[in-house]
Amino acid sequence: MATGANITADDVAAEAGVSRWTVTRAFRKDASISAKSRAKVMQAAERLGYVPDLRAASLASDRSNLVALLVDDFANPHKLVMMERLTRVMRRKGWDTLLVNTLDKADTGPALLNASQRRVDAVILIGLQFDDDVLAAAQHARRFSKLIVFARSSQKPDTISIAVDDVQAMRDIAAYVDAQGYRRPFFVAGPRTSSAHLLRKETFIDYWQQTHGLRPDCVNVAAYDPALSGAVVETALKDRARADLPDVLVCENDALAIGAIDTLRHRLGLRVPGDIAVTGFDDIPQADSLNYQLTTYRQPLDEMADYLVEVLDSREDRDMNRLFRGAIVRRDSA
Amino acid sequence: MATGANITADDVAAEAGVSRWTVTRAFRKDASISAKSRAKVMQAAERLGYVPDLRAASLASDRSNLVALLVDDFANPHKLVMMERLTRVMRRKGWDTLLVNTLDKADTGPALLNASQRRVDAVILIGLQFDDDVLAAAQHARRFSKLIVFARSSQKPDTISIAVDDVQAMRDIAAYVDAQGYRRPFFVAGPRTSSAHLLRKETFIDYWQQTHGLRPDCVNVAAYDPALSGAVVETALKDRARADLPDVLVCENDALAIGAIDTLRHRLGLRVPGDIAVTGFDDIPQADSLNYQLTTYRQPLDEMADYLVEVLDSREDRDMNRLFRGAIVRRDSA
DNA sequence: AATCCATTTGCACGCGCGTGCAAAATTTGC
DNA sequence: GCAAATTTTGCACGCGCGTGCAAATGGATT
Repeated sequence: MATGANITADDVAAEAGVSRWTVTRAFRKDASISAKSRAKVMQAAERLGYVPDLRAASLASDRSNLVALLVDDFANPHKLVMMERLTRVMRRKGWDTLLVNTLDKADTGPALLNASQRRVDAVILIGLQFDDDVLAAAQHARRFSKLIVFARSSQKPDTISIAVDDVQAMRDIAAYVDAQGYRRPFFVAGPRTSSAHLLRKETFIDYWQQTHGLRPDCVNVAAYDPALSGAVVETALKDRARADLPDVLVCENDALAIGAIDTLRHRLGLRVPGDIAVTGFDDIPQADSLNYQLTTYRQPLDEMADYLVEVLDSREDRDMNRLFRGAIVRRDSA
Repeated sequence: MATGANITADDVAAEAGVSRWTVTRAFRKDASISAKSRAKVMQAAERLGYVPDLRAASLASDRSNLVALLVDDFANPHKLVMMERLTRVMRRKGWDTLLVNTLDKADTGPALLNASQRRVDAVILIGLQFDDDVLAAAQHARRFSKLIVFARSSQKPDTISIAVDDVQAMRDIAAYVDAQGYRRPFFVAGPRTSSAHLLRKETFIDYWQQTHGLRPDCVNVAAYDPALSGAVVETALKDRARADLPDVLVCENDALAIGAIDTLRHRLGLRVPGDIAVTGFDDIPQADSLNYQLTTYRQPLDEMADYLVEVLDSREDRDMNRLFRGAIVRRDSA
């Protein structure tokens, strides 16, 4: 099954007639080694089925090239997209990914501990439950030098945030909604625990208040889960008279928007966008489906992932926060 | 930032006034150690911020408690569900997950190599591109003892398959469709490369041929991607006269089914289930949404994940293949 | 042919922890 | 209170590779 026992660099060295260090060099991209030595080594390695042991390498060099990805919010389809992009870019650049499912809110600490034990070089957070106090508590046993919050802005010190500019983005959306002539917006927000949602919600509300002098209705959903979102929206709207209904639901993200659309159509008997328009955020694959054609906002995920790798490679320690600018994706839903 | 420099077990031992080996024992569940020694050690560790180094432990013990999860098929929402279940169960049992995005078909070998370098204890395949020849070629540099194909049956030797019984499942579906009175089924299959789809498709076709003496129409989609599925279904059905249309689309999985439903409704102007019924497979979250209410088949994922952990823990080497039985989830779409 | 410079190769030591067994400490039985 | 049974503790060696520098090799120049 496994090729022989444990073939080490020493074995390959003997087979190739060179020293072990030459073997090591042959396996590094940027090492100074003659072409023919490398060829000899590679052939010997191939013959023996040698595979370098990254555990030992990491132990000796104190760099693991491993990154922990902490995820909690598996109900949001956007997570799948993010995971794909991140792992793709990172793997191309030589970074491996340790996927840690943060089971529940109290599990953030243990999850970070888990990552520490593997001596990852960095931890990337793409969930939502990471309130600042939980993080602070978890800093304790921290054995990695970089804590990166991806696709979510964070003001926490010792933390690098790579995200879209929520304020800018939400202003764009608000302006678009405004320009389309909608006048009775209704904001569907995510869990209160997450700090990003505050930014989006407040930005929208502020905009509307300044522009039209009134505060839009608002509702909170306990998770970025379409089903939950639908339930909350139904409760909020079902008893309203037709004239009291909003003319557009501005949703904090696509997961919420999709749940809302389903409820509007199938529970409340309304047409989208005929009776009520809907906007989202993220541009998940479903947003482009025939059924939803959701007007939403696309984050420049590729750029953000590229920058993430830059951060990983960098030796710097501060001021690496960065905000990106995305763009509205205009479809039929609003 | 990181707590001090590298605190090792030696440091903790000194602090606690015991030997390093007592420290080691304190951190293992099943070690023979007195309660008060453990308490002393734990307090010292806490004071110093000590976190055991799993790289070193793994190197010394030749067990990594790390499992590589190879995924390629990120367009299928079901993958998110599987990843959540697997990582949840595995983490609870002390197994960490290395997520490897198999970038494309030719990348299977390099991806396996990647896992080998981390000396994972096992590799779990939950993608679809793993044809037997690619796998065979990749066996070469194999440094892990277990290759597990999850949620897909495989006859390959040296491979452990944990999956639902496709034949049984598809017979159940066929019988259901039959019993509901549908008479002009149309099968929507996934990529030809995957071996599981053959089983489902052939089982359905065989059933229909034996029961009704005729071979249902059939179409292949190049990936488990709703958008692609929709396109293929549209091409296949758009020129048919109303009377020639099938009365039920039996889809190899939910991703295909959802794409099909969208196309039926929004391109072909048909009602689902009014004009054409649809069945899926997997019971992804969307299947339960108001919009789809998809009749589908649920795999017992939790049971399967539990068994997976059993396999990981086991020292056995053969005959660990296992088929599970799921159940039809009956909703409105058929 | 002698010299110099650039390139290539070799190596001692340490990274942090597990394994298996023997010695020491503690408990039990009477 | 003593011997035997049991639990608890200590340790030498090795897991496989990187680091940084010194020695050696090869090629180019005069």
